[in-house]
Parts: sequence; structure tokens; C-alpha cells
Amino acid sequence: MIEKIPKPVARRLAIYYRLLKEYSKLGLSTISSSSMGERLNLKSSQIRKDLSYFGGFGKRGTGYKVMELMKSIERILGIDQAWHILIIGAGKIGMALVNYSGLSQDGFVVKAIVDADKDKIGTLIDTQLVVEDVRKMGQIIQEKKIDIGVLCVPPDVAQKTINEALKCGIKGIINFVPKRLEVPEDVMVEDVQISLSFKALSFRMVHNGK
Amino acid sequence: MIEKIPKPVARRLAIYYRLLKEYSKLGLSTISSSSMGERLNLKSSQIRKDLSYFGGFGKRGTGYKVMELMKSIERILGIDQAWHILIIGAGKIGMALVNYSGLSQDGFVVKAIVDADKDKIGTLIDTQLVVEDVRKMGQIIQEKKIDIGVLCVPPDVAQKTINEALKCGIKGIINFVPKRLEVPEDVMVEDVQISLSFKALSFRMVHNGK
DNA sequence: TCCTCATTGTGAAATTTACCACAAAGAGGT
DNA sequence: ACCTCTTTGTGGTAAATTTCACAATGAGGA
Repeated sequence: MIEKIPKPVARRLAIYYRLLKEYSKLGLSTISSSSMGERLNLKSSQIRKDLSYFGGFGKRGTGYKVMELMKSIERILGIDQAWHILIIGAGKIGMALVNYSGLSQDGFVVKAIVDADKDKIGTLIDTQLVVEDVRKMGQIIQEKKIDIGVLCVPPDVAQKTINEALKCGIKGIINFVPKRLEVPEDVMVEDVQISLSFKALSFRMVHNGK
Repeated sequence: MIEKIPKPVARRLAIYYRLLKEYSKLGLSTISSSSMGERLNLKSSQIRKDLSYFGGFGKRGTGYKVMELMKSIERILGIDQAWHILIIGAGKIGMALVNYSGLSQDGFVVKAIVDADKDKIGTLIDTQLVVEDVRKMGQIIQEKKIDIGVLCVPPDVAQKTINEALKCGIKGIINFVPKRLEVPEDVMVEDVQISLSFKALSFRMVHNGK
């Protein structure tokens, strides 16, 4: 913990977590770094080093206990608690994220969705959530104790919209908008840029993977 | 060109491209690496070095011509051509990607969407595309000259489904499934793992951004 | 023409990240 | 108790990436 954690580590921990979940479903009780590495196309030493930043979870000669390591990574990633999510923008992406199983599984609970479009406000999504007026966002953030806002609005209103959310104390943002957001230092933004992945693929296809 | 290109470069080029598009809309004709860097929170030297791998696009004392650089990056990224896209799986994500403006804008044209679910087959999406039977995938790939498959199916059928697509000559895959796909060497896979971004955010929020 | 200013392109240094290699340690058998 | 086998945790090294720093160059004005 004293040492600085390389940035790519968090992402890999999430990958290890996913694999461990699979193993636990299969009923495996212990696992070695080398078998994980083989499965994930990573060097076993990298996995061990990544884990070692947070403590010694394994046993020499035996490996790691699947359940134990899962719980530890949950704690490290902060997903041993439930995060309250607000989806900002009921466009295609926003709506797709309501009830998206990949999120609820890991403790990210969508508590509300807001939009500015009158035609969308009041619509029932997935027989679960009603689209609310974006002007009530502040109230919703406080009442539903929202931790994370997921921004899925058109680019031209992105900054303006997120400014409102910031005023109400949001400290984490998942940004689906292809624009860099200006936020205070203590607010974390994680960008999800789907179109970048398409372009990266295109690049690799044209350049033959080099 | 002889030199090896660092992996992060392609992704940044796509970011530069996005910014240049903005500049061109604003009617700017030239731009310097330092003003781009300021805007993107990157060092100007990094931008210059990234571009220099592909040639000298700028002029000393003046900077880069917006339009010219845009066209060059288009060529480098391979988005000066249209890519034919097949969406595999008409779940939430798959449906959201049909007509997703972020894609069509940059030459990624969704030509078809397939699913295995009888209830979904035949459904009209966005008054544009009809969901087709996944068993016709091979035929569709050939007839519509599909270049890239976008995998959005449940994890347990992911590998099986992609194997079919590979048989029909797909050479590029965007993978939304939280699983590593096994593919031949000459096939490029780009993973888009939404839930990883949420976990990375959670991690940073818990660890105070360090 | 010559001087000044701005900005590129790029070797070399600095930093960050990944990988190696091996001592340490536990389990199981004899 | 000792030997063997396996696998971790980690210091040190290698590789990859970013950043620095500056010579080279073009534009514009005097």
C-alpha cells in the first residue's frame, strides 16, 4: 500500500475477478497464478506482482483460494458495497444500461434515469424505471444517494449537464460522451469511448496488427 | 514507418481526429500541437511524436493544417473507407448500436443484425434493419461483404458463435462479451468491457484516485 | 536581406511498466 | 525428519512509453 500502484493494475484486477467468478461457478477451490495467466494470456509473474501490491493472498506450493481471493479483490476494487447509479440521458446507450446484467451483478445498481426530452419523461423502461425530468436531477441525487453518474447525452450539452450533477455532489462519472469533461480534482471520470475501439480495430486491420 | 509504433498511439490518433473534427467545424484552418495538447491534457511533444511515426504533417513555425491532418489521420486509421458491420446478438447493447451515430459518422456502417431468439427474428429495429436468423450469418457475411463483427451475445455462447463467423472469413471483431475470445493470429479482436470501466472507477473512488 | 518569433521533428533521458529468476515456504510422501 | 515437488512473493533488470530539450525551419516584418 505504501508503494505506488501502476495504473493498469486496477483494470487487470477486474479481469482476475471475472475469471475467479467463473472458477467459483465451476466449483474449483484453489488456483495458481500460472493457470490464470494461461487462461488470460498474461505472464504468471504479472498476476503475482499485481496481487502483491495489496498483500500476500496466496500460499506457496498451493496457490490461491478462489473464494478468498475473490473477496479480497472485491474489497480492493470497492465492489464489496453497492454503488448507486444515475443514468443521465435516456438515449440508446442510456436505456441499454438500465438492467444491464453486467452492472447489477457486481453491485452497480441503477437507481434512476433522467432526460430532458418531454416525450421521453414518464416512459417506463424495462417495466422497472420511469424516465424522470433532468431538472429533478439534483433532488434525485440527494434522495437516492447517488454515487456515480453515467453520462450519455449529446456532446453539445455534456459539460453543462455534468456541471449540474457536480453541484449536487457527484464524485464519480462514467462518460460515454466523446469529449473530455472538465471536473474538479476530487471527481473521478472514467471514459468509455466505444467509437475509439472501432477505430483502434480499423487501424490494426489496416496495419496488419503491428 | 520502419520504426515500431507504440500500442497506445492508435487510440490517441483517434482522439486527435475527434478534436480536429471539432476544430474544422469551428472553421479553424491551422492548429499547433501545444493548443491541441492543452485541450486534451496531453504533452505537446507526445502529439508531435505520435504524428511523426507516420510522417511530417506540420510546418515549423505554423503548425498543422486542420483539414490536411484530418485526412491524413483518416488514412492512417483506415477510416477513409467504409467498413461493413454485422451486429451479432440483438440484446440491449446490440440494438443500441444499430444507427448509433458515433459509428456511422466515421464510416462504420451497420449492414445487418442477427440473433438466435425466434421472438426477436423479424423484428424491425429503428425502422431500418430487421433482425435476421443467426443461422443465416454465413450467408449474410458473404453477401453483404461484412468486414467487422460486433459480438453482443451471452457469454456462454460467445466462443461458439464467433467460431461460425470466423469460418466465413471475418477478420475483425469488436467484443462486448466479458470473455477472452480464441481466434487465429490474423484476426483482430478489440474488447469493449463496459463493466471494467465501472470497476476501475470504483477502485479509483475508493483509493482516492492514486 | 536579415532578424525575430513560433513551432516542428527527433535523438536522448527519464519514467513507467512488465518480465525474469530465484530464494522462501508449504504439502505430501517415505 | 528429510527429500521432492509446487508455487508464491519480490528484488533486479529489461522493455516500452513518455517527456525533455534543442537544432532546424518557415513566416513575417523591418
